Amino acid sequence: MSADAQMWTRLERGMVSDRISGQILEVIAGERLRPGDRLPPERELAALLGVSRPSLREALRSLKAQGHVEVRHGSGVFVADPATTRTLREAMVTEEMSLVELFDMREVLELPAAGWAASNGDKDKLAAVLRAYEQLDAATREDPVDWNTLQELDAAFHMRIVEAAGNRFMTRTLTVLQEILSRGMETTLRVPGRLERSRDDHRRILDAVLGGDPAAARRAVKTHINGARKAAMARLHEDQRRAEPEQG
Amino acid sequence: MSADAQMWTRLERGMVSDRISGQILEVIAGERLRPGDRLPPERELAALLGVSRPSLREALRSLKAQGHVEVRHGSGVFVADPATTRTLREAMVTEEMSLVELFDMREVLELPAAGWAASNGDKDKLAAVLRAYEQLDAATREDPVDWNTLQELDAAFHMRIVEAAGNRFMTRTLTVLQEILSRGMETTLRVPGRLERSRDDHRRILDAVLGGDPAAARRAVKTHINGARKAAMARLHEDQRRAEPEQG
DNA sequence: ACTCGCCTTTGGTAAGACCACTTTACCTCT
DNA sequence: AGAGGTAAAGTGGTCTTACCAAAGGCGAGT
Repeated sequence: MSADAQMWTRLERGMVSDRISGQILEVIAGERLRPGDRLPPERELAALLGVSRPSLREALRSLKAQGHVEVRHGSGVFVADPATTRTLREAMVTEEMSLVELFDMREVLELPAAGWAASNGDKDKLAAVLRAYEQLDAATREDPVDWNTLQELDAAFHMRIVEAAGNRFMTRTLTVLQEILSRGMETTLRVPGRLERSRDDHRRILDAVLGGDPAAARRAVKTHINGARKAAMARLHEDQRRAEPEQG
Repeated sequence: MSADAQMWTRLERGMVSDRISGQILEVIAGERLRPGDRLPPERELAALLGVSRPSLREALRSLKAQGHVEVRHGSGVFVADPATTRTLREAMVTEEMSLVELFDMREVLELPAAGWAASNGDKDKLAAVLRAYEQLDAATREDPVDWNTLQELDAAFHMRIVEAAGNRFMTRTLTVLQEILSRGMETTLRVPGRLERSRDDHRRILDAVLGGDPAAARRAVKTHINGARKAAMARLHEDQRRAEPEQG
């Protein structure tokens, strides 16, 4: 074993501990370890990779500093929770978050965003909001409705408002949220009556934001999100009913 | 300990190698080492800090992963080019705007979070909130106040409340936000009078959350965040004044 | 004066031992 | 039978020692 290690050192010019970092990540991927799962003990892992424990520990330090793993004294080494890393597999979290939680967050975030946009939005940003609205509205009236495009334009309209709010952290957060929602489910605009309701909502939101009325903007957004929430729930229940009969 | 070193070493406690990371940065600051300068040899540094070489090397790995130092085989350890580190430092001192944005987001997020925790928090989560409070309160009354620990416990208390709110997206978002805030600036609890105000705020928040009063919880959190915001602004302006004369 | 090569310095790795914290299982006491 | 404490096993944390590998300096040879 010592000979093997020496050979590696000779062939690989770089530092072994750097190579190990990568190999540990490979182990995580290979074993399908999810955030929170425990890695093999240090001694075992060192033997598995054919390196000494100090070297392995240096690699673990590096991974820890990069937020990939979490080390708990007396307990073990764990794949870090993506809440703190977010470099590792973002997709996993998405499916675990319930629709209720996501819509709650939409409300928490988009209400103040609309309010800020109405009160502080600068001219250029508000112009972008208007353009987005016009595109969305036009797409709504197409005859064979393209649902994918519609969903994109819908999301774009909301994002333009958020951007007009002028808070970069808000923008970033809602971008992620929108992404999760759109990835997690199809558009809810197909729910009967939803398309028309949504169109009216968007109009009210636009007027309030461009008119510089924060309170009205918040009200309009709240109405809109609650409508979308109900539609999403309706679709979800429908899906579940369709899936139910297949249970033994 | 210099302000720079403190900024990096926060959150690191318990493990010797983490403590060492901070001490190494202290050495860099104390010796007025500039980017490109060489640190003392590993053996010497280990002896200086009273630790073994493996432990020292683990600390160096961590610093290397964070881009603070550069290690050259056979040559030495060097202070890294600040290309990667400068961004954080700038983000801290400049851009008052971003600080405003971050505190706005804290308010947007933590108010509903506290409300949800008060109305929906389950028993275990609320117990965790209480434990976090007790630790924080105890640390507040230590005689030689450990500011790093205090900030950690402060952040932990807030996070326990957020977790009690039971919204995973909220938890994740606030984790990131806390991280940015704590990395970007030192604790503001050192601002005169802030420590006592903060202690009272936390007590009110705790009572409201455990008492199941969402409205009171939101009010208490709002008061607290606005106090923290003012303290942060005060510190920021102070830093800028201090940094000004050193130009030239 | 230049060049080659050895020796010193400095980082890189290994092995083994022991310490400190966590968890679990078991045992005792109630 | 349940609750509590306690001991043991498992796992990370650290130290010591020794040796390997790369870089750089310095002297000997040309």
